[in-house]
Amino acid sequence: MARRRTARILDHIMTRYNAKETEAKWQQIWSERRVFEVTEDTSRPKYYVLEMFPYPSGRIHMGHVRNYTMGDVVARFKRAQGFNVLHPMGWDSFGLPAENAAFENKVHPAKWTRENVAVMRDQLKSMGLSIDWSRELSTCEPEYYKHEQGMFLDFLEAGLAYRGESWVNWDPIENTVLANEQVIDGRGWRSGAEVEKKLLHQWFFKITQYADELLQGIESLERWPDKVRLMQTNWINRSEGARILFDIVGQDNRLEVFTTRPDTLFGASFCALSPNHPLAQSLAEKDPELASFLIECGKLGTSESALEKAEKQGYDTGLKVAHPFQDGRELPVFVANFVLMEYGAGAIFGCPAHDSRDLEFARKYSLDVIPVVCPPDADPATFQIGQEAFIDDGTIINSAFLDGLDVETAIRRATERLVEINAGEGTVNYRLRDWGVSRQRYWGCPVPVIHCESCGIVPVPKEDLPVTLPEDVSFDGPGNPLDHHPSWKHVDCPSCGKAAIRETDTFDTFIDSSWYFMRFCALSPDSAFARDAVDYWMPVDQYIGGVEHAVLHLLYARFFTRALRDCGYLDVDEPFAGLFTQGMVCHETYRDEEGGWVFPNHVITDEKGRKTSSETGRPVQVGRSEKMSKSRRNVVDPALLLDTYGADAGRLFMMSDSPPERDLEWTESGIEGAWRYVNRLWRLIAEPSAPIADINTEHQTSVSADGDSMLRAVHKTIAAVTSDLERFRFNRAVAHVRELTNQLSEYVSKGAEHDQIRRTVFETVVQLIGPMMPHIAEEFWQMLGHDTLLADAPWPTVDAAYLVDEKVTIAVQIKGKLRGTIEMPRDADNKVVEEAALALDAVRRAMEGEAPKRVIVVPNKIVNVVV
RNA sequence: GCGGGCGUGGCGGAAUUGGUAGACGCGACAGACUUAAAAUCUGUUUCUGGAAACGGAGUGUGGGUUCAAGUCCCGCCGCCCGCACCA
Repeated sequence: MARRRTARILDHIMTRYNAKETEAKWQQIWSERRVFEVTEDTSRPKYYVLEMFPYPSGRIHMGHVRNYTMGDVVARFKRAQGFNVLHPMGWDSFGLPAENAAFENKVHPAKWTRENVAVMRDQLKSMGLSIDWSRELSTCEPEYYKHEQGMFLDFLEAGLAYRGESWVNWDPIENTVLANEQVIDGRGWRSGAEVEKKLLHQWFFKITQYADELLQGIESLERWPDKVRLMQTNWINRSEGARILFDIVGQDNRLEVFTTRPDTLFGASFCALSPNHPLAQSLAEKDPELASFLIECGKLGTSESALEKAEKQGYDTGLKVAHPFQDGRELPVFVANFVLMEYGAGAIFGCPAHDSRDLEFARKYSLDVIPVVCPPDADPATFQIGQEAFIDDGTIINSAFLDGLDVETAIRRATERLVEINAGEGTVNYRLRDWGVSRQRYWGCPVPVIHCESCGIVPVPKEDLPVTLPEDVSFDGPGNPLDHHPSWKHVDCPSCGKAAIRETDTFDTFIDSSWYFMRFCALSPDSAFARDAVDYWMPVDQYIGGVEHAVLHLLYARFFTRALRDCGYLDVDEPFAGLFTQGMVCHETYRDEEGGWVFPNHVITDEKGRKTSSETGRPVQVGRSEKMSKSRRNVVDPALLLDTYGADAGRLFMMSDSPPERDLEWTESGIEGAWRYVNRLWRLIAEPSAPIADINTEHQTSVSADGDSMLRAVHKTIAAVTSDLERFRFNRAVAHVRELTNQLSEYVSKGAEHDQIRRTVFETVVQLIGPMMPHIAEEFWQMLGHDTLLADAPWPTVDAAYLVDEKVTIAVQIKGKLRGTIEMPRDADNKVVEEAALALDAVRRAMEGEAPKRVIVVPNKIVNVVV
């Protein structure tokens, strides 16, 4: 008895697949045989798959697992389809978190970063990704960023980089610039100090010079999500309008405003300046009340959303400007908190009747609301503005020479008149601003320039690159450690030799990520990249990453590629031919009675479904599922997943269920389901209950009906999975393979005469699931007698003869309601189908003897009877 | 505020793009195996009336177009994301 039980348990253990062992085995074989290392091979079509490289924050998170699994599925699939696939990996390793870690844990950013990279590299390797690790790069290493400094010098020479000024959020206690996200309710996140706006000298890239090209390029990006293309279009936001110059009453000065609606100029009732406008600033010097108003405005921060959500506030400067079209009419000049300095001229004219913000402002300060555009269905004599501004097209009224025109014509006519009277001109304005690249931080690429009192700004000579970061820095004090360093910034001027100061700003890390994909093409030591390698691999055929990068990173990289092109580095316009943006990974949230967040792996569920915390023993409430985040503690560590279930099961779950562009709900039962499938396949294939034909057996010429329907299922599945993978429908691809597995389960024990088909089905299942679960698939491939790698095997081909069935099921409806189905030969005559449908019992019953009014027959699909 | 997206069983989601709503998975229930449990296997599972046969309703909501609407059009409701120094 006892022995039998032991035997059974042993037997059971044997049938559980040992993922850890198998995965390590194949990872080692792939690595030893350098399977995924590639060279430029012009005899084969190339395919460049790239996932957005990670910031080395410490350990990989589920978002990484999802992102890199998707990329790997594509890479392996394309590889099987015969492409020469480049699939590299690197580290976006400069950035603020390393400095925060330095501040909090007293670790040097370099040490912290490099240790994180080492951990995460191991973690990614244990996922079994088909990456060419010989091309690994890390942006914080001088051999990477020295080329970036070279590019900057070339940009400087080409006039694409310049020194300018911009407003920033300034924390007066930390002496540092704050990101918008670090400003919480107008205060610095760490110091709690009220944030000020400050005008800083900064380095800029002239992205606006490429505004039109970037805009037009969007049209060519056919394999980008429409959503992202729209977001970029809106970001650039090209708008045609007019520059208007208002004479300031009693001064020799003019006030420039930008407007898209010069047609509404007769409806103007005020002008408004941005609080950051130079005129507002100079007026404030003599007007303390205005000065304090400007400071109030400064507390709003620099983000557009904050400005537009805030209640409209203004300050009447007492200045008046003359209306350009109406002699003697004067408009008051306000400073208003909703006017952006960065957009247009930093000043507007307000037409309350036809702009909702202007209307809110006018109501508050009792300014005139003069309608000048009359809606098509309103009476011009009585039309008044109520709660809402009228912003649509209509007929111009109350506007002298513009009366009776439509909006479009009136805009043109008004602009012409402005030119005639020398008070303005038509102009194109972009919302897109030049890219400010200076950061007052330590952990970034140093800007390679020197400030000399006699020579001004002097570029560091190229032969002196890289300008490296000093290692001995302290993060205790406020401000930029580079600035505080005792010796680093003091250098001799390369031009005149006198004592000079290094630039202590470092680059925005978006620069690092604007060209890493070119560096992957060839890690040449002497140049940023080998030209012929870039010519071969670029553009990236499939780029995959989070939608949060839809605008900034992707727009900057598109700009940077063009800037490099114009500096003679390469001959590419668009860096990313195809883009896929994946959704986030979410998880339920848990809180105890006191509102404290509880980690999912600390939640215990008893048999009655009650949940308690394993740490405190207190009951836990289940909250809604949200994006995994450390602050809510609703995270599951991928390390645990890889350790418990292995990479294959984890990868499979990542690809199942949720469509890749949508958020994925991480559940324990979901990953268990994937693990069950792994074991089910193992039992089916590794321990088949009936024989499988030898690998060299000829294909059978005649097969039974069972075999025929099995083969039909096989080929339909190949066709479906292939098209699903092409279109990023991973969840459907998985469903199709599982469906085939279900059919296989029924078929698997059929007699020995089925051994040939059994081999075909097994091999197909293994090949189709291979991109998702590469390790176990490779193991099966070997078991099935192959002495070559599945990773090198071609994708299975479809025999079209099996795709078309000779019988079809046709739905029969009465007035659109399903009453039954009929089996008919494919492409049967409509008359025959109609008769068969009307002969159906359910149809006759429903018709109650009446004759059909009309019968619609859609071949091979549906019959709809209208009564 | 501006811009964008989403809404289908108890849950994640499918639906050949206007043609049988609910594939596949999770969960639940029942059965087989087991002393028992786990694992595995076999069923059932949109709701609702009915013993069944067979009906009725149903894709956030209200209208519309059509022989036919989850899918197209118009209006609401709800949720989510982005907005320039987080990467």
